[in-house]
Amino acid sequence: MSSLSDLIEQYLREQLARAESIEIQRRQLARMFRCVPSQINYVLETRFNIHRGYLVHSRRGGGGFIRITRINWEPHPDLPRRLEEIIGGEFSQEEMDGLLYRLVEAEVLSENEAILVESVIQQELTGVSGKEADILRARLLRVALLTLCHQDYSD
Amino acid sequence: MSSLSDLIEQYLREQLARAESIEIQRRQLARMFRCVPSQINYVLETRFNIHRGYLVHSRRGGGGFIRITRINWEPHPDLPRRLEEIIGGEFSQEEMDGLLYRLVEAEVLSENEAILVESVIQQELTGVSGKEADILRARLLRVALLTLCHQDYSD
DNA sequence: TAAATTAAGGTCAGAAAAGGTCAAAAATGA
DNA sequence: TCATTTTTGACCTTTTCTGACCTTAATTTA
Repeated sequence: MSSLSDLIEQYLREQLARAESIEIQRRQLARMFRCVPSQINYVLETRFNIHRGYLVHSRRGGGGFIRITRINWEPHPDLPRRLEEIIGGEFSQEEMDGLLYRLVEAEVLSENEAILVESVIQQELTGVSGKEADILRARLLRVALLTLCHQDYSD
Repeated sequence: MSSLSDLIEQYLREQLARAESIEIQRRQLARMFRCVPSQINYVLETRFNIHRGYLVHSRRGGGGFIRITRINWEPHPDLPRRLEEIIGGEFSQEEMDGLLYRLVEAEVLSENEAILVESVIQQELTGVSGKEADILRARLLRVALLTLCHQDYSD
């Protein structure tokens, strides 16, 4: 139990409990835990990804940093993970209709939002068909739903 | 955060918050921040370019100056259509950063929304590069922004 | 007035300072 | 055992910063 990754995760969570967003320096954090810098990336990838409700943003070069932002997914905490599981790499028109219907039923989306997502994606898919369309649809739907489901309570 | 470039950017933005256009002297600004003059050019190129909504005009020789002008985002009645025009068929990472920056400036998006959009799209683009990435980025960004922008009109 | 001088700003390549990627090795646990 | 997770390190990319050298415009001087 409690590998180094767990300890780093715990440390970052403590920081994030006090602020919605924190900024770290990869090198410095790595020194602090006496590990190689890429270990920090591993922790970020496995513990602070979008499924778990975190956004990671970074900048290289002098004055570089890594910013971790906690997202408020309050109403449906595991929605992002489930969406990715459900949508996967390809998604047909019928599957999308079914999913949007269910999301409206579950009151995750309003009917207007579902209609909007449908029409915007439809528009974007004009001229594309077959497997290519299914791949593109999966990507577009993921982006649309993740964007919509972000409850922005801040500011 | 806060590299020297960030500090210079911050200083100039404060000036530009009070006036639509400002004039600076490269040498004097460089002395003020204890850096080499070309550092000022770097800040102008990376932070005050056209994508971010600024125009830079300069004159050499005695009495030379650099003028930075903020281009105001006209509150266009039909933002969605406008976005489609701006984004077009391909959109680079740099262009996206600039557009998101401007949308936050114009208070069309909150900072969190911009971070979310960028992060989700970045996630979706892993493994894709070059022209293919620019095409896909344009599509994803359109869907994300149109989805967000229409949200206000529903219910 | 033409040339020389001075006073700006511009360009570009390279060094420095971050963070990123990926695959292999090591550890873990079912 | 053997599949999964963690850890490591070699190598890569991006961003910032610096300095040498270039161009342009105004001013001074012959």
